Amino acid sequence: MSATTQTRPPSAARQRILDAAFVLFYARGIRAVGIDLIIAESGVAKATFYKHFPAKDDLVVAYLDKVDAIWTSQLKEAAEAAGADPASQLVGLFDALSSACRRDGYRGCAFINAAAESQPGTAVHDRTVRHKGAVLEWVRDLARSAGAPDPESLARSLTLLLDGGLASGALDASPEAPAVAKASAGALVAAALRPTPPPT
Amino acid sequence: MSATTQTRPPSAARQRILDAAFVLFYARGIRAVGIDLIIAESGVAKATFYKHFPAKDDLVVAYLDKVDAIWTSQLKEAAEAAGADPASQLVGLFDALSSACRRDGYRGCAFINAAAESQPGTAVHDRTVRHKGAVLEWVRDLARSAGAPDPESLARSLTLLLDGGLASGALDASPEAPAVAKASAGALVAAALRPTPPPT
DNA sequence: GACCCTACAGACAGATCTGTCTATCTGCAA
DNA sequence: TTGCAGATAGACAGATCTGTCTGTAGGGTC
Repeated sequence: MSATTQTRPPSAARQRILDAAFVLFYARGIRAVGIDLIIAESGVAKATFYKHFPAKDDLVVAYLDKVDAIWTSQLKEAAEAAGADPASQLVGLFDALSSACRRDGYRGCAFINAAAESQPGTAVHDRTVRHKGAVLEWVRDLARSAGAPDPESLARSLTLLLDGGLASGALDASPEAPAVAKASAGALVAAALRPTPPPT
Repeated sequence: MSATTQTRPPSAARQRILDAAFVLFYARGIRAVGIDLIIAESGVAKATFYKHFPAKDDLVVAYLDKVDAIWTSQLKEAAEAAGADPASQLVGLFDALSSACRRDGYRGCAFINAAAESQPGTAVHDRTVRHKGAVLEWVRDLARSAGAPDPESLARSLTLLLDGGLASGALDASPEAPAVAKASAGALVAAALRPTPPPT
């Protein structure tokens, strides 16, 4: 953690392993992809693999780290593209969902999928929980900036919509789902920011 | 399909297999549970197992059939408990989500989880798609009965919320998520049924 | 009793998966 | 030159998983 600790150049081999895992784990599922396949696909020796990732789960966590970085940045980009108004950003972030669902080979949320294949208490499962918590926190901050009286609830309902879109986008693949999610988000944001909550 | 076709008594052995699979598949995931474990847990001979389920996937589909029957009836019960008004039923069905998330050992939606472990085009994956389609259709009919101008969109946004609650309930396990989902559903139903759609 | 259906018990084959280990090659720096 | 770090290649052990097969036992019915 200091300057004496060599800042290792990320090692081409390690990068190739991670790239192969990124594609294979997402496309086929974690348990369905064996170490041998990753090794073959990345053109790396087995010893090299286990040098960088002492166990398969270490690679899975690294894979989730990578997905987290990419997905988080896409969310933030989509939000910022909606302008400076936090309320608009809360709705605009759903454009990231549309893009994701449109992508070829879309197979749902990598974190929800990983959680489905792991047990609570494991490092992999913990990583998925941490990711969802971070997204929720980010949305909550946006909701607070937008002046929502109850940022927590608004953030939670929006992430619920987002997760629903991510999860079901893999199942029915109907292109209108993300648009409906965005429209619903707009309605929820408007309702939450409306000065007087409607009775009944 | 006729009276001549014997209506087989469901066979105690088959039932035990299915019961064991129901518990094990949901709790640990499909790929993580081997045939040997199911056999041991259900106290059945291997030959008996393969007589009833020629391949593991056949058991997985039967497992999903069972989950479908249970979950569908819970949804309908919750909806009917909200009274005769379709609009109330659209919101009331979210009580099934609360009950599900509260259940011990809750691990998310069995269908989303199964989809995460299967490939598009397989019988297992098709079964999950069929389930989600059936739920969507049921909600759409309710929305139509409630007089929604666009039943399809309302149904989709509600199932998005539902799926989000099911998926993320397994991750953060925060007890307020189902309540937020229900409240959001109420807001969306109210907005959809409001005679004059708000400008802006 | 003879027959048959269902189930039990468990060995077995063949594949696959994780992780270890040995041996070799290459490039760089002292 | 010598030494070392990182990589390659691939055999190997040990576990596990799916599916097949043989053999046996009980419980009905003709």
